Amino acid sequence: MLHSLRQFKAEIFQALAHPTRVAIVELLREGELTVNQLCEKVGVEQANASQHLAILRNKHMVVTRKEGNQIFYRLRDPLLGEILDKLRAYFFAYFDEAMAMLRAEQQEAQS
Amino acid sequence: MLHSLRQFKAEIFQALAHPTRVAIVELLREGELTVNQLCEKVGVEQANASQHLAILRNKHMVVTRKEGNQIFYRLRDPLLGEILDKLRAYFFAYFDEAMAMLRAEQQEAQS
DNA sequence: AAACTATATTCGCATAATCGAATATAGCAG
DNA sequence: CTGCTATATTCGATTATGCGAATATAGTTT
Repeated sequence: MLHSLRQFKAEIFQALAHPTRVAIVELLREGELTVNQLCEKVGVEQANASQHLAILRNKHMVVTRKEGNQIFYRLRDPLLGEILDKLRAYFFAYFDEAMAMLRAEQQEAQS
Repeated sequence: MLHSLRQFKAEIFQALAHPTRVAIVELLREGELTVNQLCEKVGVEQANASQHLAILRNKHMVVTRKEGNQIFYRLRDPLLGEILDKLRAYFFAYFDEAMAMLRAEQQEAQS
């Protein structure tokens, strides 16, 4: 049970462990969107968005509704969005350090 | 800014995206622990624990205190633990489905 | 200094994640 | 049925992650 819970948490975190998927979840907090709308707003190729959506879908973090030939995505539970708020607060609580961290990683990514 | 924030969130999630690291964070909510204590409680090799701790340390999610020849780890901010509570609630809100998800993944991992 | 304990780092390998390109499916319009 | 649009899946190459084993560092004890 304990292990299942930890495994579950880790998998949800893994699903959120990409800026594109964070963006998708953020956008879906406002209401449902089609794949195309998500592509535009996030600024990513259709195929790529679809792959990221598949990851969120497989974890049941988003649910879909089909209307005509398009598919609307929405967040399964607002709780998932609230987690982002927590991290937002955390980010600003340690703002300078957090920014420094991101810059440092960019540095070493280039070198 | 928006992108930095998303990048930051994704990196924190990535750092939490492993059951061992989830376990470490859970344990540190209760107070500081040495590496050895963490190894025992989590049930993992010393070198492995050290690698996971390095990941949390690099993201400044844990901080350390040296005393003699041992090092105590503690959580940087209780907010990180609260995120786990959110996911705990989420897990139980969809318990049957969540368990089914874990089982399904175990299946396909073996086959 | 030598031996011992606690912790960290490096290395090599196996597995998984990401992306763009190409292809597939499904609904709709003519 | 044909073509068109929306979405999903597969493929192949590249990069990242996780592990155990070995090695390194730092503090402690003798």
